[in-house]
Amino acid sequence: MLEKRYNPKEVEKGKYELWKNKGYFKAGDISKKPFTIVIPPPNVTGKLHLGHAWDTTIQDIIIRYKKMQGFDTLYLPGMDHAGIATQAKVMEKLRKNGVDVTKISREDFLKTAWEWKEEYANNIHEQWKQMGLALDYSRERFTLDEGLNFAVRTVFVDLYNKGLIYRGERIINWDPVQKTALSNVEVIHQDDKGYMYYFSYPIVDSNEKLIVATTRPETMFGDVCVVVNPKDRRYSKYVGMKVINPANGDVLPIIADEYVDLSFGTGAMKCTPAHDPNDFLIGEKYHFPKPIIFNKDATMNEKCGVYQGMDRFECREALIENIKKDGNFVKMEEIVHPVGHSERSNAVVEPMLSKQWFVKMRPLADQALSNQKGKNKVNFIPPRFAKVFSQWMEKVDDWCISRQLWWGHRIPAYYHKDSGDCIVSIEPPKDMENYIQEEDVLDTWFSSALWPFSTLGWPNTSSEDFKRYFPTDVLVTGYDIIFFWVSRMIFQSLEMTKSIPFKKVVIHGLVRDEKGRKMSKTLGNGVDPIAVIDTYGADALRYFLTTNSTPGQDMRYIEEKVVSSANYLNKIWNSARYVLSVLPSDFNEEKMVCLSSMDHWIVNRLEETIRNVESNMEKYDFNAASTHLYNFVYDDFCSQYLEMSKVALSSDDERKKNATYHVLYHCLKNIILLIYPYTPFIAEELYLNLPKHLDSIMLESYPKYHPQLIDKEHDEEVEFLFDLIKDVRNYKILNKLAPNAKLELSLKTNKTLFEDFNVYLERFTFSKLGDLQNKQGEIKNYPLGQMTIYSNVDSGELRAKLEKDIALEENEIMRGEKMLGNENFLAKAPKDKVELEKEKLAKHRLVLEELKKKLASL
RNA sequence: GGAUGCUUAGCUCAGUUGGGAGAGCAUCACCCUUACAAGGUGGGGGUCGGCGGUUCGAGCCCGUCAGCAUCCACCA
Repeated sequence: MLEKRYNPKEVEKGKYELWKNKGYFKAGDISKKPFTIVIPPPNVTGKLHLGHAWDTTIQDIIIRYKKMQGFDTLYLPGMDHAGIATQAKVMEKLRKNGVDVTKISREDFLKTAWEWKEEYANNIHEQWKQMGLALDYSRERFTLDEGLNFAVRTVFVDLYNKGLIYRGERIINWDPVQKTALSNVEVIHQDDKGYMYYFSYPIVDSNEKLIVATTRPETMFGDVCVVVNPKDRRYSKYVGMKVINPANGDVLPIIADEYVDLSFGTGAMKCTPAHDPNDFLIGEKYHFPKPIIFNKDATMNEKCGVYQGMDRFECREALIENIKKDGNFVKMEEIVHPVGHSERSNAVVEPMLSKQWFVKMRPLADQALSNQKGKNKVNFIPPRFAKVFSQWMEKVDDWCISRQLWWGHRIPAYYHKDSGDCIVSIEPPKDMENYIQEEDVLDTWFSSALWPFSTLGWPNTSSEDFKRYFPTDVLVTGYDIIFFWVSRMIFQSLEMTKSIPFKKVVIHGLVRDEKGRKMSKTLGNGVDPIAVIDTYGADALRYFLTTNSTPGQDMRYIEEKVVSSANYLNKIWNSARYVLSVLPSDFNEEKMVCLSSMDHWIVNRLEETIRNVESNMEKYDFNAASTHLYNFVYDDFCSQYLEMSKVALSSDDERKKNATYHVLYHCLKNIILLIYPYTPFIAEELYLNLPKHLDSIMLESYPKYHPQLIDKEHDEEVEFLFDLIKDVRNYKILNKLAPNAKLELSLKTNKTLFEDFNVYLERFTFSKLGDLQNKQGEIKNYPLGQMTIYSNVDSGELRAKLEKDIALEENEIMRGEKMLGNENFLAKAPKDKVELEKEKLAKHRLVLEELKKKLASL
């Protein structure tokens, strides 16, 4: 017997272990068609947040749904080593433990990092368990494990040999806190307040000056020239002359290049080739040297004279003061301009010339773009995200993949100790004693990019898993990592496996707080999914997360909605409790026979619901799918059929009762099965309480639409009955009568109503049917007939009510007449529509007549 | 400077080929009716951001304007 109230803690207890131990999460039934989702591997840096909960719940719903549809589903788990983020956290931990991290060896650091990984992996496993994810743990992977490392080396060497990976000196984004290079997507541009400084540069052999503007005066130590536009009449006379750099007295040539924008700043631009990407190009073009002026921590280096050792921003201030003293300061203006920050450390990123490893993107991007135009493209859901992807691919720069870190895949390049020659190979050279391996590791996303195939055994293309489960079917992820991850998986997969990595990408948004703000540590507005589960249960959280937004749209976390999700589950719980309590102890599920009109009606509604749920599940529109089920559960099943069933069950007719048992059971079972992918715990609990069941709901099939079960012959009469009941209830409330007040009714209809129609009507209106021809009453009209409610309400109120109804009817008639009086409408609208409007108009006219008669008789 | 999304009830949001706008929460009235008071029954509340267009008919399609949000972008 079920408890009176749904208790998620009790319901969820032990179920996950059971599923897992029984092997229900394991893929490998080769008699079925495979269906694969790989989890986006979470970072081993901390706890999972609501965004993960949302993401994985969508995946789990799809997996559980597909499994019930008879697929051999593989939901592959794994985690990401998250290079920079994890290294920072491990370093911090070491520092807290009193370790001098500047002296620690690579090996010692890595040992601590692996311990960290174990600890956090455990946390994540616990969270996956609480969320109820149907993950096949026998196939779990880690981006830094042996097999994935082999895949990474294989890809690296292959791309290198094809000329798609190269080592070169270019301007990269330098994070002076983490002391590593970053890729472009790891730099966040935000609008910061700053200043535009104007300095005068004295012209050599002249009394004139050139005024140059800059936002970063400290880079003046790296300047090699001043550039003006050749079309700029203000400055053309100076081209070829020289100026004095007010920062250090260097003599710099004035050159002309089209790049300079006449209208920006003063039209004269200082050029720092080692610390600005555009200046770098000019430096290359005119063969200037490219002096680097920063140390790795963004302090000033030996090229900066007295400023050596100063932090870049201190140097800026000091330098400005000195320029002021020298009389070369012109002015400064406050401006707001985009400044690059490191995604991880938030430090202001310094563009810096550096020797790094790069992936040559153009050929790979073009391949991905042309693939999107073909038949085997990756389908984005919603489709607009395909555009986001292709626009990025169209203008992507080369990808800087080397990182000056320890935690990651070490680049498989080896330098000869004497000659310096570089060998790139999967395995180290045989005479390794003569070589030194590249110190740098790869960008974390380099290994993540291989995830859909490296986890399935690639590069061993004859691996059973790779052959069977690749390409994967669906990838679910947030729009915020399309560039980081989705796009890179696509081009790497196309290049390495000659196939797309997944057929579909289901994109969702971000979870925000109730005010619509992004959840962040600094705001302290993050919500811990485990805390939510603790209070409301995993099912309520899962249901909330997947039924409160449209695909691709952001969502707000609103606790009341989690509460109402839990209330909905309680509703289902209680409806189950009712059904199970009325079923006879020897109930045995058989074919539904001898159905009453009422029984047919609910079965019809259920079939429609199944059809709608199915079609929306196929579109990954979980909000729409669940809304259909919700309406069925509340309005059709609980509010109507379940109440009505009490009539049949209280009769003496065994045939009627038996039909009702079967229909109740049929509906309940289908509700449980339909909602199961969303809320597996409660569904399993209720399922196991059914009189007849398999060992687990996970072994069941998902309900299918069976049009042959539909019989709508008496649906209209059933709806008629509901209308009558509703109107009597409404009448009582309007007339301040108690809900159970006894009234007398009469009913006129020219249709033979289904058996027990009057019994239902009397019972649910607490009223008595009779012939009230000689009494005064309120008349109500319906398509199938007319009801009169005997009334002793005073005539004033009745008159007001009638007048209101008349106004409403007149309004309807006006609308109809206007529409039908429009010749264009008659000519162009579909015939059905015109007929419908004609019928409606006739009906309203009839009703109006009745109402007027009634009013006159008062 | 490009691109995208959003603007619908007091709040948070749905609205699937264009044919009289819905949910949750809130609110009002009545009810502890034997599945559920974290409930039930019934009600109130919306010129669907503004303007213009297409159409017999527009929340939905087109144009335009405004506001909000996000992403991309090297303007010193």
